[in-house]
Amino acid sequence: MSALNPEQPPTGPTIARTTAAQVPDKVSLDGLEARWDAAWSAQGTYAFDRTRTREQVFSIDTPPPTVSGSLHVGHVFSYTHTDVVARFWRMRGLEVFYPMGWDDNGLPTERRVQNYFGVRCDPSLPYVEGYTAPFEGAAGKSVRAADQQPISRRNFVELCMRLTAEDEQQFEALWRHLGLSVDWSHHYQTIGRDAQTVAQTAFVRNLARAEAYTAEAPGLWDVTFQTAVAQAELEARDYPGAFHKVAFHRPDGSPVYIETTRPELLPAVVALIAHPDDERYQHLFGTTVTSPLFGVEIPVLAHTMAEPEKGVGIAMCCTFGDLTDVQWWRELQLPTRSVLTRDGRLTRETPDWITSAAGTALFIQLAGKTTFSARTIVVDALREAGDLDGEPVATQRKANFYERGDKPLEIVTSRQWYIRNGGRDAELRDTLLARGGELKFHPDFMAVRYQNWVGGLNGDWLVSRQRFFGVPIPVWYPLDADGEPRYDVPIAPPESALPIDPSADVPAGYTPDQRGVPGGFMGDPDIMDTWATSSLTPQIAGGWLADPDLFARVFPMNLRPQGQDIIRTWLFSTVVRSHLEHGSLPWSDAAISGWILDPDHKKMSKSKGNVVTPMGLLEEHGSDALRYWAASARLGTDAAFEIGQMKIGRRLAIKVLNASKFVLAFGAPDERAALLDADLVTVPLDRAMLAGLADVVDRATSALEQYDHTRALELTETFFWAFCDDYLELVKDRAYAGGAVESDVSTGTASARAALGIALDSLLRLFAPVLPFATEEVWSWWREGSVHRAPWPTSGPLRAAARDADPSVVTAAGSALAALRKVKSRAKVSMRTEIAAVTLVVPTALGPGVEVALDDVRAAGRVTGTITIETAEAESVVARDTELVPAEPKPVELHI
RNA sequence: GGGCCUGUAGCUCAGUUGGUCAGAGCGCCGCGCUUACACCGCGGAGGUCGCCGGUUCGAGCCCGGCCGGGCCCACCA
Repeated sequence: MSALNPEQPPTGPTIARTTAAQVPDKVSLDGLEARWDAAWSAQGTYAFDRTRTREQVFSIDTPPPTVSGSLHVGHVFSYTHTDVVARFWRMRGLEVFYPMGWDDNGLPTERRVQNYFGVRCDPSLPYVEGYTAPFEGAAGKSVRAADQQPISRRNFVELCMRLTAEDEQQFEALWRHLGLSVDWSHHYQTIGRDAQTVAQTAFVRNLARAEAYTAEAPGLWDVTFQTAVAQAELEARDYPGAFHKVAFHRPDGSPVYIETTRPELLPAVVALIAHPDDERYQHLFGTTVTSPLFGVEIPVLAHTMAEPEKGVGIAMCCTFGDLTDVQWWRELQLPTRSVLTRDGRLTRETPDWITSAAGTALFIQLAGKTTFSARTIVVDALREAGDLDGEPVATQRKANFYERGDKPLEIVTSRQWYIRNGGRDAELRDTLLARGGELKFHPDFMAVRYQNWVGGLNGDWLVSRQRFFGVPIPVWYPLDADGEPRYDVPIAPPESALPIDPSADVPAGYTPDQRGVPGGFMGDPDIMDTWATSSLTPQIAGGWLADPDLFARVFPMNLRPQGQDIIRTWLFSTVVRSHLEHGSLPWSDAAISGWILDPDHKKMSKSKGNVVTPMGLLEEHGSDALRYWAASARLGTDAAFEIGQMKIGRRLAIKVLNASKFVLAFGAPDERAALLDADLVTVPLDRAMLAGLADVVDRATSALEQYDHTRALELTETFFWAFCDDYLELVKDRAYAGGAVESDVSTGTASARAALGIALDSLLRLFAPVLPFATEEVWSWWREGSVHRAPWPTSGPLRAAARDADPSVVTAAGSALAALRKVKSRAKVSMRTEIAAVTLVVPTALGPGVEVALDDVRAAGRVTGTITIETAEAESVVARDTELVPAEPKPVELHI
């Protein structure tokens, strides 16, 4: 195949002794991040080569982090996963398209700006040139909401832009420090002009194809932010409430009891509803009752959604207390009697369906009250009227909240824009389910979340928001002779005019003075939901409109990395947009990262206040160390925040530096004359080591191809530690023998040196995606260019040098060495202590390996006398009858 | 109520199609300054693989049930 497996150039571990490597006397991780970030930047190491064709490109739809504060270690975690993937495929020879974006539009930024500058947006105000905010920074936080200075939308947006620009600089600095191999010339903002153009163009096309539509309907509404909220942004939370048993009255005065947690909605009641099969209420169906206090006559109806087990089995249907009410209202064609307004208070005017004197008098008390105080008033009145049976019974119920809000959502009728997503159309839903089925999730079980969500949609995608800092809905409405907007014939701008702001720009055929006057026009006042823009990140990043040539080279993209919590939002909405616009998936693969849990196993999030900011960690432990920690966790699995794991990563990175220093002390192999150097590897132990490494290369490569970076790292790391602890020790003497003059050394010495160089070359490449700084540092000691643009290692050249050797020879020799070490450790003597004589009891299977590497075992174990070998059935080598040579007394250093 | 994930040494986790699978690292204990590394090295102790059944010659690994942890959806009378 294939796009992802281009032919590798015939390079590999290559070696020819030349000059000495430029190895520092003292190696260190300190300062590598700043040095290499600058070098990569200057050399364009990660610059995307846009001359490549789609088949030669690996494109990544980067998650744009929300710019409303600071990044935390969870970001470091998941973004490292992506970077490992990017680096792997880059080394595999694909040109990696890896842009970075900032999600800076939307509510989080609005709130941050309000708190930072002590202002709030009032779209009715005019723009002020050269505006200066009353506060800045911490001072703005102390300003009460009521005292925030009202400013125009344009001034507000300017402040948003200013603050996000500052945040984004800090974000970029952090990502650079972490070593993300992003091409920083390709970055975008979701509030940026390009993003607005893309978002509005896509919307206008959705509109033209009737995929977007406007409708007035009851919907979930956040009374704090005073905006409509989409299904995907809901969060069910526990909320205290109370059941109130309330009496309605039949014409003869007899009571019919219902239970409700929302007694303040009694003035909005439109029916009582019970299950059609519920025998208790058969005699009531078709009759009417009157509501207590307000005396409104309402029907008793049957509907299968009523559950006999709940409460007393008969419910009061209000417009609107919950989504079931909406369904009853729609299906039973009930009247609309809304009493809740958009600010969460009861309407100020007494509704016309309340006609009784007592009802009117009571409603005047309720007018303008919040639901909470209205409830108290209604309950007191019910109690007084004798229509409250018993006292309210406290209960803990689930209520829907906007995920960023802190008051339960109400249901308010409003006009909104929707994009069809299968929520009301079985055929489209099945199509989108099938689209999701084409997507390769990593790990694969995450696909279930997509299927569950799409299968459970109960409405189309609500995209309009009554907010300020976002992409405007790009339409106007004609005003009729009465000045009323004609929502059925929205005026869309031509694509060439985009982006537009309908509150400032004027539609074709109108003049500015016709705004807001009968026969004129009005702009849609709303903005698009954040997801309506970020669902287009592949198009924004890939240059869909601005750079079609680029777009053709990167789209559909290869990879969407993201968190599991936004499969229902970001992932799904992106699939929807791509399906509607391009008839394809936006990417072939989705890599889903888990969460970071704090040491108490709680999800780490800003709202919980348990976040750890990354820069301090990066500076203390080093970027490679944090990357190691992140790369140690599998995709889709939550991971603990563990300092210990970072320390291990740091140790590994330092080990890479030191082991490399050792290997390169024997001369700097260069990339020429590969065959010649491979031929130098003649000693069985050396060949066995390379054979083992070849296996590691194959398995690690396969793991990375399957998005299993954890296994690749583990395989490489395990090999590397054995390489350091056993192989290096075994060949150390042989490698040192004969001095530095290359031509004079024995074949054994030449073999060790060649094998060490070959192994180091492959090991550095294997580690490069996870430890970009340490590996690049070493690479710079002996090679031209960047390790991150070097080809990914292949096993072929290693096997050629290994000549079919058996990797277990290294294991056998290592086991023999361990046995000798154990003797010394037990005797509490230095590892340098010489052994005059020893018998090694060797497992049958390891016998040949020990025999063939005996000289190296002898040297590494400091055995000066005879080694007797016996075979036995066992798992590892055991040393016995050992004669240790007593150490000579240490010379005492005299300090004068 | 439906669904997904998960429960292996004190801690964090590997254990790929059931047959040396009882592992690694950290931590802990002991030892050692060995011309790559004391930001190090060497050695050691530690677990009836959540529980109960079943399939099998054989099960952390497969099946059923139970218990515990996490998450998503539904449930707002």
